[in-house]
Parts: sequence; structure tokens; C-alpha cells
Amino acid sequence: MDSLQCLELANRLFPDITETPEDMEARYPARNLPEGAKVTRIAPSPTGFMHLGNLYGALVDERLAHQSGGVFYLRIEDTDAKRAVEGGVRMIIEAFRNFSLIPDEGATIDGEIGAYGPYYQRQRKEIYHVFAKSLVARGYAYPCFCTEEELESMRARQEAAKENFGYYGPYAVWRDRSFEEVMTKLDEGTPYVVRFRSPGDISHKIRHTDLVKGKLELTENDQDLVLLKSDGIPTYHFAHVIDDHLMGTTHVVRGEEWLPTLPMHLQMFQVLGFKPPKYLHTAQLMKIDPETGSKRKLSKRKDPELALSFYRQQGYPSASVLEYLMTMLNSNFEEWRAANPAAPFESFPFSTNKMSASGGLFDLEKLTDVSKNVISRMSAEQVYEEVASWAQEFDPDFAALLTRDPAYSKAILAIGRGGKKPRKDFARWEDVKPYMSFFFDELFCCDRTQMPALPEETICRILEDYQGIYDPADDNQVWFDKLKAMCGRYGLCADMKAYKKDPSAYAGSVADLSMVLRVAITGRAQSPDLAEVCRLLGRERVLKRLCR
RNA sequence: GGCCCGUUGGUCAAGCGGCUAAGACAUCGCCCUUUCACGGCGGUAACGGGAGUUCGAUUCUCCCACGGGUCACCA
Repeated sequence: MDSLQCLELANRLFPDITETPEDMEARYPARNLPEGAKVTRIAPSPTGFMHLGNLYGALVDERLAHQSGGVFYLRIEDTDAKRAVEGGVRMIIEAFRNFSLIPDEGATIDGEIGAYGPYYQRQRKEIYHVFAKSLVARGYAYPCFCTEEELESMRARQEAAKENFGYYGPYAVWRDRSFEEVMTKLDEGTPYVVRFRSPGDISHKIRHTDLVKGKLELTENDQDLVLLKSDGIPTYHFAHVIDDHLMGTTHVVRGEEWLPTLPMHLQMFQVLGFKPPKYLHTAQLMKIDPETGSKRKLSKRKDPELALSFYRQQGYPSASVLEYLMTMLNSNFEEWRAANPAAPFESFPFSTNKMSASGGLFDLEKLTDVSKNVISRMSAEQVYEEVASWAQEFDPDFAALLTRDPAYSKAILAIGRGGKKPRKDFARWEDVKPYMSFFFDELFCCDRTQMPALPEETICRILEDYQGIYDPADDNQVWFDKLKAMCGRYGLCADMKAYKKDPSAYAGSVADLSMVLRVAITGRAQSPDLAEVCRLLGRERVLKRLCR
């Protein structure tokens, strides 16, 4: 096919396209951003729930852009009609919003913002066609009339012959057909896709430096990949190259599963005369497969527990998830956090060259630890607000109790909070209810089996005696001194050190005495500081519980 | 099968030619302590294997093994 025929073919394929690549360049001028500002994007497809992996990448995108004074935008990759899910876009936006990852530009709940739209790929069809037409005209693309069946049997033959799979070389059956033959097919109305005419050769290697993986030596691409599907919608590969060029993306963050197609993309950037963005191919988040016991990539289908909604349901604060992800991203984050406990998350100097090239295993226990620390830094007020809003959605009964007397709830949550050695009782908002249940008569229930091994009679006497001397006005020291003073009456030892030296000399210790009261009042063997608990419960309720 | 990426303790990880190979989580022990937490101190525990380069390799090169990814008109 000579150049004239290519031009004619281009016009035949895209009769309605009158604009040129130059027109597109003019419509999407380079961004006017300060030196070093990075432009990043999240480009999910609306195929269902958002995954931890999506958040992982998005966090990198967001930090890179906002740390450099650049732009972080959202593009919707809705080119796959078959997998699209109703309300998918809304889910995406809300999921990211829950983690305070707010795009500066792109698709929003109602419409879109920004000058580089449309941000939905289906709405950019004409733009892709402009470039596709140009490629056809230049001989860099051509129609292919193979049916899916033909492609399948080709693949089967390749497998049998142990050859490389795909559409290339002798298998690129429509690559070098005559102009007449192609036109005849077109006249017949045969469906077709538009393929890239790859100038590559697999005996050539290309060098590329990835910001995460480092120096790479890759095999050149020789596959004539599909640019436009038979419905005229682009494949990811083509859309990626066109969009990220036009929208001015400077840094593409994506999972390493894209590494094999990188040569393909680089090649297209070159043929189109675009400057390629910098790439960050992030390591996959892994998990141990419970069935096989081996590490494997997190999968949307197999691991619903890693959907972002899972964390919300259990009540992991979004800040916890973010901080955990950041410890995976930049391992020096923990150190930084320890040195700057009160600093806002955004002030951490995130760096791409600290990112690990190997895959990380998602570790729920580590998340738990990070989360406990995050929550321990919150004020009682903050914890209250967060728990209340979580409970509103996931445990309405508890929410009702919590909000009945906000001051009371906050006072409970304030126990042991703040100071040098804060309690770390909660990793998730789910943990709060069991922790504070005995403060509410509706939830209180006494587990007598937790009582220390003292004679029943002694227990009764302790409870009775304590009623007589209990005074809510006592401070912790006075309160405890009173307990010690009681010990002698039951043959208990008031001095723990002495008791430990010779336990057999006593019936028990002040620890046992405290435990009797604790179990009676809180219903269990563990609780925050008993004196404070009593103060909050109030004299009347304390006495009532002692009577049982 | 081709191509590509990866491999430091149970987990996440520092390391970027010379170190008694950090730290965190988990785990175990001790201390503090009226319980639980918190906190403090300490312990167990690692460079996948083999060649080579080098005075010297966890670090560089090659081979192998293992793990992972990918080869769609899905992204």
C-alpha cells in the first residue's frame, strides 16, 4: 500500500474526522505549572468496588502531585462496556473521598471540572479517532478483519508450535494486504478493528528507567496491538498514550502488571511524536492464599475482604489505613511519625526512590498497630465524633446510646487519653462498644466467673463493706488507700511486694480485693482505671451494682 | 512456552564493596503495676543456591532455583 492509498484508506475509515493531531494539540495546550510540578492521575475503570491496591496507587499519585504543587486528576476509563457497573463512578469518587484523596480536576459526582476534559474516555472517541486516522494515513495503522474465532485458532496453533502468542510477523495477516482487498472487505461491511503497525523487532532491546524499578532492559514490541475495537472505542493502550499526553500527565503510577506492555506504550509515544511520561510501576500488594499457603497478588475476585468498604465497615479510621499504606510505601515514615507525632500526614516528605521494588504482603496485624497509635493521638472529642458517625451507619443501637449523653460518652473516652502513655485500646471503631459497654446499664452484664478465688463469704463482705466507705469525692490515692485499709479484715495483704514474697502467708492481696470490686462494678476482669470508672458511673449506680 | 519483575528473620523493611547486618510488627522473658492497657529492658530469629569480579561481597556480573506478573476487540 503506497502513501496515497494509506491516505485514501484513512478517509474511508474516518470520513467524519476533519480535525488533525495539531488541532488537538492546540485544544489541549501544555499546562502552565511551576517548574517541577507533577501532574498525576488516577484512572480507574468503573467495574465495581475499589480495592486496597487502587488506594495504594492513588496515595502515591496524590502525594506526588500535591507535594510538588502540581495537579492530581481523575479520569474514568470506561472503555470496557461489558464490565461497567451501575453507579461505578460514584463509588470510585466516594471511596477516594473517604480517604481524603480529592482530585483537583476530572470527573466529579455531578459533571466534571478542569480544562482537559472530557474525563470519561467514552466521550473522547473523536479525539482518539483523530490520532487513529493520522496513524492510518501515515501507514502506522491498518484495519484488521479477523474474527475472534480466527484469533483463537491462531493462538492455539502458536501454543502447539511453541511460538510466541499474539498478532505479529506472519500472524499479522492483515498487516500487508493489498489496498483493493481491504477496500473490498470494507465495502462488504465486514467488522474490523484498527491495529497498530508495530515497527518493532523482538531481537532489539530497549532501555528504560522506571522510578520504582530502576534500570530496565526490555524486549522491543513487535505486536500489532488493537488501537480501536470494532465499536470504535480505544483499548487501554491507545487511550493511555493519547490521554496522558493530551492531559499533560507527567508521572504515571500503575501496578507492575503493566510492565510487560510498557515497550508497546513507549513505542506508540515515539511514533506519535509524544514525550512519554515518567513511569512508576509499583510492586503488587500480596497476600497469603489461605488455600495454597503461598504468596499471591491481591485479586478483586478472590479477596473481597480487601475492598475498601471492608475497612470502613470495621471502622478503621481512614487515617490509619493511609498511614499503614505509607509505611509500606516509604519505610522511613514510621520513624518520621515517631519523631513528629502531631505533624499532619501531608507534611511527611514522601519520596519515590524509597519505594520498594519488591512486593509487600498486606499485614493486618501491622495495620492494627498503626491504627492503635493513630487513634491514641486523637482527642476524646475526635474519637467521639468518629465513633458516633461510624456507629450511625453500622451500629445504630450503639449510636443511640452514645449520643444520648454526649458529655458522658466523651468523658468515658477521655479516660487514659492524652499524656505521655496513652491507652491504646482501639484499632477500629468496632472495638469501642465492648470497651465501654458497662457504662451503659442496657449493655451491662456481670460475669461472676471472673471473680478471684476468694470464699464467697469474703466476697460478700467486701462488697458490703465497700458500700459503707465509698465516696465519689475521693481522689485516686485516697480511694486506693481505703482499699488497702480494708484488707486486714479479710486476711488479705495490702502490700503487693510483701505478698509476692510469701503468697502463702495470706488469703490473698489487695489485688484480689480490687478485682472483686472491679468485677462487681464493670462485670469483668479488665477495665480502665477503676476509680475513674466509679466516678463516671456515679454513686448511685456503683452502689446498685455492689448490691447484686 | 516466550518475555519481564522480584528474592535480607514469621511479616514489612534499612543496607547502595569493608557494619558485631538497623528499625517496626508479631512472638517469648523480665520489670513497672490494684486489672487491662501503656511504658521500660532483654531474648529467639535473616542475606535462596552456585560460579565469577575484587584484597574484600548482602551489595557488582552470570547461571540455576523459587516466587510473581504478563502474552484479549479487560483494564
